[in-house]
Amino acid sequence: MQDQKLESAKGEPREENKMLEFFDILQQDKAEDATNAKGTISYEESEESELVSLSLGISSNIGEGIVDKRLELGLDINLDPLDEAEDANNLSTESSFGEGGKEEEPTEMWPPSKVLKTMKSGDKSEASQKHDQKKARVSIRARCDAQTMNDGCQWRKYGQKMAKGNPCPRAYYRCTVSPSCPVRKQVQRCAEDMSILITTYEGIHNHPLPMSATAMACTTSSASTIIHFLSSMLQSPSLTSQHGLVNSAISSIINSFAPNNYNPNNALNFSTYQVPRPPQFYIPNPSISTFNSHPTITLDLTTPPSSSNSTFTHVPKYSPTSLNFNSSGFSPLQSSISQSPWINSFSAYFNTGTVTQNTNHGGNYMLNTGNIQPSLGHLHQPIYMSNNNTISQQSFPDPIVAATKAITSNPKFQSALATALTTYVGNEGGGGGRLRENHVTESAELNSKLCSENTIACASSRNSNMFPLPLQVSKSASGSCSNRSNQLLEQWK
DNA sequence: CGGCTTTGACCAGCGC
DNA sequence: GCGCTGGTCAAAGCCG
Repeated sequence: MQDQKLESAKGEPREENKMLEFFDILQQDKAEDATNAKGTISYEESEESELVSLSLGISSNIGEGIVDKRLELGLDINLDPLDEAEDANNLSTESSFGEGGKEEEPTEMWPPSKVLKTMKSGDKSEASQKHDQKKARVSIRARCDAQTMNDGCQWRKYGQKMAKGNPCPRAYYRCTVSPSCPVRKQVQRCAEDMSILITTYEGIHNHPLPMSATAMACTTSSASTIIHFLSSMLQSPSLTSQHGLVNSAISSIINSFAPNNYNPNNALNFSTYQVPRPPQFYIPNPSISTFNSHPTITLDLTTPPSSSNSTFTHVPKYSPTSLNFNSSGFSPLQSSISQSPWINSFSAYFNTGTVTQNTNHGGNYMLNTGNIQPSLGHLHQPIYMSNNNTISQQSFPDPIVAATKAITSNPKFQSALATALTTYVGNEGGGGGRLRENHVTESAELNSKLCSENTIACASSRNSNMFPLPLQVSKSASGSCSNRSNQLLEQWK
């Protein structure tokens, strides 16, 4: 205690303690949830290659085309690290894994401008600062002729605006499954390709979802979790000011999300960006302010019709630093979105050898897993790194090397990062991930069964509930873990 | 009649 | 301070 007081006076050590405490609890949570652990994070510190592989996937059995149909990711992952406590409280009102959340159920999860105005009229309280922070978003690009994608939820349109640079209006929807549900979505057609529907989700459902809604929800949750965790890490003063190497590592990892490379063989397009600033995730000197805008992941479900069923079979097995985030089991999507063959085995792969940097969306980053889109043909020519890790057009960027060294030279960070990522990504639907010391990058092990037997389809807004299914509790066994982690993340700030 | 969409107005944030 | 833009509100109308 006394030490803590002394350290708190110093500031940064206190932050470091918080971080350590955070990871300690993560470890505890992970152990508690280990029985049903699906997420795997592994790293191997090879003497020769210093390889570090962080596998964010969830183990799965996709051999012989058999896909486990179990839902792996729930919806209790809070997208916004700054709204976690609030969301956790909301979840606690309808789920069993809340821990000491507030008892009163908020009547308005998405404070209207009036409320915000009221909040801001006073002191710049912590609460208002939280609301100043933007929630993480997940944007999904899919070819769809209908007004909107049927993601299983019920939506009510509450507005429509003409967006700059796009002749198509942007429609605003809110989830009506629960009156207090904070989830919003924006639907807009791509200006370059009108057949592409861009659906942006924001917020966390605070109610059980129809089974038909879990596919999209799982996708968005898992994707945004990446942003969530990394942004949280980067906002830690201890990381930004004290641990240069670790900081460099995180930045580099994030940069690896911000692709300079393009792998046309893999099929998912993860883009992490904040609008409208360019390279948000390239942060030579990470700072909190960098994350004030909406951090967004884009899932690009569009692929050229000529592409074959892109699965996770072409994942590079080894790379100096890799973050492997993948999932599978979206077979129903294939029938719903026939032009997205990759969905048959939904996967994403974050890897310094497979990422690309697109400059089309105002500097946002994309991890393209699909083939290069015709609509994106005018974009910055991606740099492709082959699967055998041969760098074809550019040498390894220094930040990646720095990241590798930082990670490999700092076991604590390895463990912490691995654990945290496991907790955030792999714990849903069965508990925390497990840390393995063996070299795990085989696709069969890496592929995660994320969601299946779920439907995402195009539908008119008038018939959004195209496939009405009985409500099923979107249960997450790791809720307590997430909540505790989120609470600690809160304390970081 | 209830639920939904439409649409103009309003507000806040941001850049200049 | 001003204008632009994104996001939301709320009244009016539509639809089953």
